[in-house]
Amino acid sequence: MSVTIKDVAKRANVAPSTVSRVISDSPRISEDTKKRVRKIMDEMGYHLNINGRVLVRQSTQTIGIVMKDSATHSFENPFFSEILKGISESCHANEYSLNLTTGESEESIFQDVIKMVQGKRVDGIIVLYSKEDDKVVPYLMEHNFPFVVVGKPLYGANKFMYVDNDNIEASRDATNYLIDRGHRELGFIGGDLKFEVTRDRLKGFKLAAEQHGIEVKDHSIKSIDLNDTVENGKKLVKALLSLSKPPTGLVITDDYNGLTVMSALQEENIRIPQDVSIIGFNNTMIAKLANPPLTTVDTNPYQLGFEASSGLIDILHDPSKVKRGVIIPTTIIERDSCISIQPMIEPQLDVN
Amino acid sequence: MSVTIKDVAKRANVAPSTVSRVISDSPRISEDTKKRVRKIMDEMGYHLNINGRVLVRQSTQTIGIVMKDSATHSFENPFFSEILKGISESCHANEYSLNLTTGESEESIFQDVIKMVQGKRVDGIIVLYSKEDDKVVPYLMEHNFPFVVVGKPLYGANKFMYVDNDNIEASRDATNYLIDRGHRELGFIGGDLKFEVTRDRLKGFKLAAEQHGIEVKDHSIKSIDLNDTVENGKKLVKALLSLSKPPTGLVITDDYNGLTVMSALQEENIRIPQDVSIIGFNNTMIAKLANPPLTTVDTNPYQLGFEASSGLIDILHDPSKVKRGVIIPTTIIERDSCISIQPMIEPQLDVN
DNA sequence: TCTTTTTCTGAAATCGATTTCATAACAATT
DNA sequence: AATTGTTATGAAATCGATTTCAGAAAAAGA
Repeated sequence: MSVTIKDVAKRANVAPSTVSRVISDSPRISEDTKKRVRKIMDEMGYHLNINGRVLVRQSTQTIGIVMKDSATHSFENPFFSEILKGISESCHANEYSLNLTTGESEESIFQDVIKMVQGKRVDGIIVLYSKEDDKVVPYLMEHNFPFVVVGKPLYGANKFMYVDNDNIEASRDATNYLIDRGHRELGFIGGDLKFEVTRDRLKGFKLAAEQHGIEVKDHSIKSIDLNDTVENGKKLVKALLSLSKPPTGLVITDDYNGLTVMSALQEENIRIPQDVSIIGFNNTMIAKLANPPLTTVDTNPYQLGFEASSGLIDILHDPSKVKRGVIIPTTIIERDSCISIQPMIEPQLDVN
Repeated sequence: MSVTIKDVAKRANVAPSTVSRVISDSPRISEDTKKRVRKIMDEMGYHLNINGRVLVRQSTQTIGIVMKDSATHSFENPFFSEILKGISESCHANEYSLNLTTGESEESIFQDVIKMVQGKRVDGIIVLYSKEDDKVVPYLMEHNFPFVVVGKPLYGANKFMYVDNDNIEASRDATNYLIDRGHRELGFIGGDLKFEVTRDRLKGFKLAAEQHGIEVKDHSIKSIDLNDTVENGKKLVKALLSLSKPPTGLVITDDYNGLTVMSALQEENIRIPQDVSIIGFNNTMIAKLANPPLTTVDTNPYQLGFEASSGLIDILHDPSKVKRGVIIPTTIIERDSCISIQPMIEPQLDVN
């Protein structure tokens, strides 16, 4: 058995309460006593058992993380790793621990969340996605459990905190980046449309096209199924290439998908950027290391995570302080996957 | 306040102990009572508070994970994500939770470990590396705390469980792969030599070279500092190219470093595989998505994680069952970053 | 010197479960 | 009918801390 507060108390000839107060450095204990007790704690090799404290304080000082497909798929994408990095760093600074859901299916993740909440395993939760028909957020709201979403709230926008990019704008910028470089045949490749990010980025894409009078046909809007990216990437690329006017510019909502598509294109001997320009999202390390290096929208995933975590911790410390939404700015990082082209000259009637 | 076991007990007209027994489905409670109590638990919305249980059971059902540079750098590398995936899945199957260290420096990670152990926050620990001068493993041994190392033990090999590849063999295979394809000028690029993986892989590399009578000069053995990979990659590549006989085949101990080197080489207009063949390690998704796709040694990181976690959980369930070491097999995954070359013909005296 | 205030510490209750030990009620055995 | 054995449940202690409330001792004020 390890040394407890009582053992220390006995040896120091004080009450357990005194030892407890020494631990939390209460001003109500004299310096003399503190010194004496601390010395004995050292001698006896005393260490606080966190579980005792948790029980009475009703606070675990840990934050739960909910990933979309949890470990199974999320970890594949460096974007999530970056977010986790941000969260981890903020947690560390505030002396919080991290607890990950380990479920694989949507349902088992939901069960993990219930356990976290009802079992009082964590003080608050960060949800790393925003998705249609998702049960997690409604559940957390219903139970009035502190949480922060990384992504755009689908409803109850003013009822909880979220951290997000302005994805519509970001995607519009990305699309304009291609348009400005002469591209008129545009394609959009996104993830599952159930996720709000994908929708927003599609919106931005369409918006930009519209404003420039560019028609975007439905068949140049594709989505990649993350469960089987490589195969899907190939199929999708073939479909895109078989169009009468294949796109010369591709907006792809994630670097990881970007690489998948690049590799499928290259297999078809399509050169990047000479034949097709590509712009990705997130600016993860894979964008930097790709060949050619990928031009991408930096969404600052680290920052997203950091703000989410800090925001949640703020809320935990003072529940009245509810920050509604934090928008992290985005910037386009120019690398080598985009090229300027001569736009096809539209046949024009002589006006004069 | 939430519903406790006492509330349920009162309402059901039984003792708290009975409710507790119903929760753990003890055979000592009659089916009738069980049914009745369960119904009331449902009605009242009772949920087990894990913290109460933790305190008396002295077991948290959670596993702590120690990463080498913790979140800050480890997450950058998909290799760790893969391991985490394996761990996560095994934990889920066994109803364990995961707790990550959040420290950034070696020292603060060590502090995290102390907190985990002494604060009894976790039941066991998985250390994701094996490193010279590391304080974590000795600490865990000294305190007789259950743990598993992913990597090769530096000492006390028979005293704790570890999961590893046979890195010497794996690296020898990789090197032979190049040698078999005619490469005679070989280079080795590894991470920090303080890590046992790097050393082993270097050993294997040297072994293979030796056996084929290939001389390996010290200046074609390099290491990449993970803190600043891109810049270091460039420097290192320049140094390698300026050798009188620059290597035609490169063994690189990690896909991530492999990509870094590839991108530096390509910047110098060195073609892969035509000018330089590269073989990496780990077979993470970035190897698959690289351009050209990277030939690599599959170390089965998922498996490494899964076995580590399952092994630890075994030990937790039955401390006498100490599996010493688990070696996960490796295989070379052939892709497009290696090519056969005509070895330079050594000037030979006519023997006849 | 006596009262009041302040400073420091202790006793005991509490957090929410588990578990040991005891016992009532009933069945089985002789 | 008396004894033994089962079965089902309860009372109370316990895990390791925190915290409220109270009280002793010392300092300050009258």
